[in-house]
Amino acid sequence: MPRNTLSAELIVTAALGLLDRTGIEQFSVRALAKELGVAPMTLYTYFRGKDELLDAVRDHALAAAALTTAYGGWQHQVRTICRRLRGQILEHPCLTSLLQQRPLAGHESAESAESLLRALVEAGFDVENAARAYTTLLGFVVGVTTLEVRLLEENRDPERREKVREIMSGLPADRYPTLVEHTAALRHTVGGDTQFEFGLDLVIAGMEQRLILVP
Amino acid sequence: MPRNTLSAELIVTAALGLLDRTGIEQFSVRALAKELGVAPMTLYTYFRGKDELLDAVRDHALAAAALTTAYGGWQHQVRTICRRLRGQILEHPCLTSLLQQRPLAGHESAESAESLLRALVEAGFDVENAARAYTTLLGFVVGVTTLEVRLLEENRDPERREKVREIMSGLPADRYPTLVEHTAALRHTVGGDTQFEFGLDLVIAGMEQRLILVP
DNA sequence: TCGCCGTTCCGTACGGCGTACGGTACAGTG
DNA sequence: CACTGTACCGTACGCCGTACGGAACGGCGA
Repeated sequence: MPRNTLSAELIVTAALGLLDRTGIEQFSVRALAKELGVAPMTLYTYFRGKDELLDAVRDHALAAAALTTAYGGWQHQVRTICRRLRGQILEHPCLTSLLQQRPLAGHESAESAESLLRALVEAGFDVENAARAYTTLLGFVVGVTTLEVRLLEENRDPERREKVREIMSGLPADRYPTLVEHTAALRHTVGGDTQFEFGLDLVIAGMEQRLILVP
Repeated sequence: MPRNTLSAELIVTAALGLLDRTGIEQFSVRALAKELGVAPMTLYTYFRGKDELLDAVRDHALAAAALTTAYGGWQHQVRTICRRLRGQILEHPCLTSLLQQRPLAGHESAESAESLLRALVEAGFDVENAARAYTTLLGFVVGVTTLEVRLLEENRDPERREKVREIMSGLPADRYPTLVEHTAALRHTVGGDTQFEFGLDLVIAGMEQRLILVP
């Protein structure tokens, strides 16, 4: 058997691909090893355990969202960074699961965090409010994009799709008139760039106003 | 052995408690059965499988966030509903995991969704934009509250806490000046009512402005 | 060249998981 | 009292993560 054909980076890349294809529920060290044509325990030469491997995958996938620089006024910078983060999550849907159980911290996300915070300070937020605005943006981006990814998955699987349609159409119109009326809109407008930009506009407009009111 | 001491509701309640205590990773049908003093397979009399059980838990936990009515102007209504959703997630942290992999749909969340949508329509949004505003709010609330829950967990576990502190203090100050300066603020202000209200203010202020601009 | 050693890879094994299947024993009906 | 449906359970199978000890290879000093 050949030697030294493996590396931590190669394993992480393969894991990222497998995770994106199968979802985190189905992902297993054994499956990854099989994909790499290697015995399961071999992977433990490079990682202490599954958790450490998943952390590495998250870092790897997130690193690609780092910027060289964001240009323009602070609003434009904030938009750019948020769009990049969302783009990376859409490209690697497994990031929704990885981010949600592994608090992002450390080098991999430092580049984005630095840029985003700098833009907010430049906008005029003091230390405390910049941190709050940062958290708000991060929560918004991850939250909305997660909804988006779930909806995409749902629409891909015909069985799940039918099940949801069934539940929706089973709602009593007299009890939930607004909801029933908006069902189609909710299923069609959620997801997509327009939805995301709508929300981003709201948050940034809110920031602008707050900066005027509380200078 | 006694009979008929079990019920779907009892199982769901116990599962919710166990999930909150141990987290979704550690949760297992076998552990739940042990807690209920029953053989694992017994639970399959009430649920088709683990997935169906978890769906029921999500529905149960979410149902408690439903309102009778939200009063006041649309802003106040929106605030009330969002606060309730956040409150319920904080009370049952496992909801972060459950919501993220199981798209919420159906009766359990219909009450909240109806109220929230009605408030948005009342505010003046047309069908399409009400749906977008709804998604924005939902994503924001779930996203930010998830960050909050993770931070709380992290602060509870001394080992994890130390690890994060280590990573943070290891960041080169010349490369990430803004981030390093804000480290303390990020760890202290994230989470808590003030953080949440800050973000909610931003989003709602953004909505108000948009309604003025696009009537 | 040979012997040694660190690294890489693997076979086996253990305990735990979800759950299919085939029971068993009770409650309620006739 | 027999009969039937339901609630419960014991066993077993195929997965999982991974601890452990060993094998094979590359490189290095002698």
